[in-house]
Parts: sequence; structure tokens; C-alpha cells
Amino acid sequence: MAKVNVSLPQGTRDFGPEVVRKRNYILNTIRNVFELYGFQPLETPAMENMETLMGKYGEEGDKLIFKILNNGLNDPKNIDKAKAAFEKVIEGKNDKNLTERALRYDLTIPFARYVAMNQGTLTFPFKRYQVQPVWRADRPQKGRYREFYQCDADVVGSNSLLNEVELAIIYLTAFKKLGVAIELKINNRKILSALAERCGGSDKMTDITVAIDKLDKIGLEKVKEELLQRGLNNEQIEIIESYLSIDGSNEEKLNKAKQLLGNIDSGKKGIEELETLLSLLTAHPSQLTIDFTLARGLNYYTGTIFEVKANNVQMGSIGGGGRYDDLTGLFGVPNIPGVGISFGVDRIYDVMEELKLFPEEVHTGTQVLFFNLGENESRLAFTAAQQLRAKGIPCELYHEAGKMDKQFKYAEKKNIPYAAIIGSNELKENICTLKDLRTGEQTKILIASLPDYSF
RNA sequence: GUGGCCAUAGCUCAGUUGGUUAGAGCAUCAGAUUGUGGUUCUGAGGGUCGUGGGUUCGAGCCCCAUUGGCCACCCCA
Repeated sequence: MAKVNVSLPQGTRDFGPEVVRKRNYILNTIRNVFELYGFQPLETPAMENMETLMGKYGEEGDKLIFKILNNGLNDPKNIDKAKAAFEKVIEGKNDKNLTERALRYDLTIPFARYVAMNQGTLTFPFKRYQVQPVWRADRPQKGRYREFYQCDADVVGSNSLLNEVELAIIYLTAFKKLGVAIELKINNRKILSALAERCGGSDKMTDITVAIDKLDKIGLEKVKEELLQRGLNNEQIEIIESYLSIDGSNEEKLNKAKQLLGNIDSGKKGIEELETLLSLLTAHPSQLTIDFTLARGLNYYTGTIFEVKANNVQMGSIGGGGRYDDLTGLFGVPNIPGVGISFGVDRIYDVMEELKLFPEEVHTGTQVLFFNLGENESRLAFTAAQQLRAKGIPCELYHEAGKMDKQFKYAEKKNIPYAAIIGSNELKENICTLKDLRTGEQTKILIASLPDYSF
């Protein structure tokens, strides 16, 4: 065998037939739930103009954007410009003479761009879902890839909390259908901003959220250390500590939060929103957890924030989202509020694989394999196969007359449940030996009645 | 971007303090078996030991570099 010396770019993967079937199972399940709630599909290009993406994901995010080199850099008339641009890029600045396009980093910003561009023609509230790959120049590790799919649903043009309620139910419904046990964590950015206000100023907001988001990972002491490093004083840290130590049932947590932050406008508003949300979701209490330590990295969130954690498995969040007041403002169209959620498809796949949650049926494609046992036999088999296909039953005719041994093994490997054997004996009587390969049982039936058999 | 561990057949892995021709299981192919697979038995193919350099009489093993994988940090889905 020739030595194959090719490889894949770091952090990317091929998806073989089995894997694609499982992935489609996940995606179709989620898509169906989206459709059920009136969301419409949208697709945007793999690449965007650099300025659409830059500066939208924070300093760290900018570094992780995959940039696309311009064409024609070696053209003599461009060489000087390209060299100058390269110098600038080395200094950490982008330059259009070297790169003016980049691969999309998430689906939310391209969506905001789309809404901004089409605001005149869209019917609001506009509800869309989008399932496409995104790219990040991150170093791969467990549950983290350089190319991965996001599966987002957003509603823009509505301030109603009803949207949050529906999105929460979409999460719960989709994961229930997939058989994945989850906890849906909820918090509200307004509460976090009230906390920042109590600690001396809204300019501390980012420092506080970044630090407390790590609580479950590094523990309280380390969080306090980090807060100190980020320039907060002991009095302020004490307030944050009392905030973080809030525990109990959702109701108890809300009461304690009221005592701490209820006299600040944004805190009061945030707590009210959480209360309303919970009161509308009373049918699903056990999976909903208020988590005041939940902060979410993306800074454009302004209200409710969500995060989905799978139970019984070591894995980062498998979904997240939240409300943003003014995402399209970035593209010159202010005052279009929105709220959205995202499913981490690749991580959901890994979780389902680890917990063995894929149903048996996802493996089967072809239902019937017609054996090829000679020229005349296969002609008849071919006709029969066409009749089954006309009925919508996926089937195959073995590609050449070969040993039965081989044909059985082919069926076994492809997980085909039925073998239809038409040999010289069957040919004479116009019948077919139909064998169920899972049980080993076989029956003879008329070829003419094959399309009516319930496979 | 920073750090740790790893890389031997298609896959999972052995390979002794550096020593002759690098092994096993699974998988593949062929035969035992001319119309009944999954079991069993027999046999075969398959490797410049990730790549490049170095040390040595001699390197799969030691050293350096490089690429890739896994894991942690940063960040995130």
C-alpha cells in the first residue's frame, strides 16, 4: 500500500459516515424544536470583512480570529504596499493591504450584521436560527476545536421576557429529546452591574465578572486574590464575597440578593426579571438554577444570561446565551434589542458519545441488500430493488456476482438489517429468500410482494 | 500565546542498561467451505519506528530542532 503522507490542519476533523449520521441526528432534533417555535433558517458566508469582526470579541477574541491573506500580493505593483502592511501586522495591527477578510468567529455578529443590512425588509420580531461552522485560532484540547459548529437561535426586535421563556424551553425540550440530562443556569447581567456599582463603579464590571466566573473552578480564595490583583479593595471584596456566598433554593437566593442589591435600580430590575422568568417556567423547576456566579465572557450581554451544563460528565458548558440591548448598534443601527441561545454541537456530540445516548437506529442507512448471484439473477434483483426504492425503502444491489460470504460481510459491516437473496432456485419461482440478519430468521416471499413487506 | 506528557503496522499497544533480521492482538486478504455471514483453524500482505539533524563501532531507545496529538493555563462552545 502506498504510504499516505497527508494530514489535516490542526484542530480540524473529518466526519465519517457514522459520525455524520449522529451529528445530523443532533442537528435535526434541535432544528425541529427551533421550527416548532417559529424560528426561520439563515445562512451567512464563511468569511466576513475584517472590520465586521474585529473589536467585537474583546482583545483576546481578536487574536483568535483566522485571517485570510489577500490574493495578488506577489504582483509587482502590490509588493511595496504588501511589505509595508506586513510590518504593521507584525506590530499587531491589521492592514487591508495584506488581509481584508477573515473566517467567521461566531454566528451572532454575522447575524447582527445581517439584521443591520436588512432592517428595512425584515419583519420584527425577527426570529432566526443558524447552524454553520465557525473558526477560532485557539490551541485545541478536550472539547475545543479550531473548526466547530454553532447552532444558534436569536430573536431581535423585542424586549419581551417571553422570548427568554421560550428560549429556555427550547433548551429544555431539545436536550430532553436528545436524552441529555442538563442543568440550565440563569443569571442577569443587571444584577452583576448592580454589584459593580456597589463596589465603587461600573468600570469595575469587567474585572468583577471575569474573576467571579471562575469561582467553581479555582475556589473562593483564588477569586479574592484575583480581585485584589485587579485593583479592588478589601471592603469591595467583602461585598463580592457576601454576594458569592448566596445559596439555597432559587427563591431564597432571590431574597438574599434583594437584601444585598435591591436598593440599586439595576439590581432591582435584574431580580424582577429573574423572578418573572422563573414564574413563567414553573413547569420545569428542577433543571433551572439561579447561579449568581454565572457571568459569560462576551461583553455585549446586558440582561438575562444562560448557560447549559451537562450532568454526569466532565465537560465545559454545552450551550449558552443571553440578552443584548444593542448588538446592531455596532453596525450603525441602534435600538434593536435581542436575545439568543447557542448549542455547542461538538460538545453535545462528545457528551452523548461518552454517555452512550445515541439510539441504535442512527446507524442504519440501507435497509435491504440484494445479493448478486449471477447475471440473470442480478437483473431480477435490480428490478426488485428499483421497486423498493420507488416505495422509499433504501436498498442496494451488491456490485458484482461474488461469494455469499463476502456479500453477508458487506451487509454486516454496513449495518444493513435485511438480505434479499435471489439465486438460481429463487429465479425459477420468482421468489426471494429474505433473511433478517439481526435474528438469522429467513422466509421466502414472492418478489412481486416485496415492496409491500414492512421492513 | 504559555507550560507538561506523548508519537513504533490500518487500529490498540509491547520492544530489557543502546547490540544481529522490530513483535503481538485486532483488522485486511487468501484458503479450509462451488448457495447462507458472525465461530474455528491455516497462511499471506503490511514498517526508511512522525520528520530533519546530531552523539556512537552501532539508535526505535540518548541529545537538539521541527511537525502533529493529548492535557492544563489564558480564553471559550
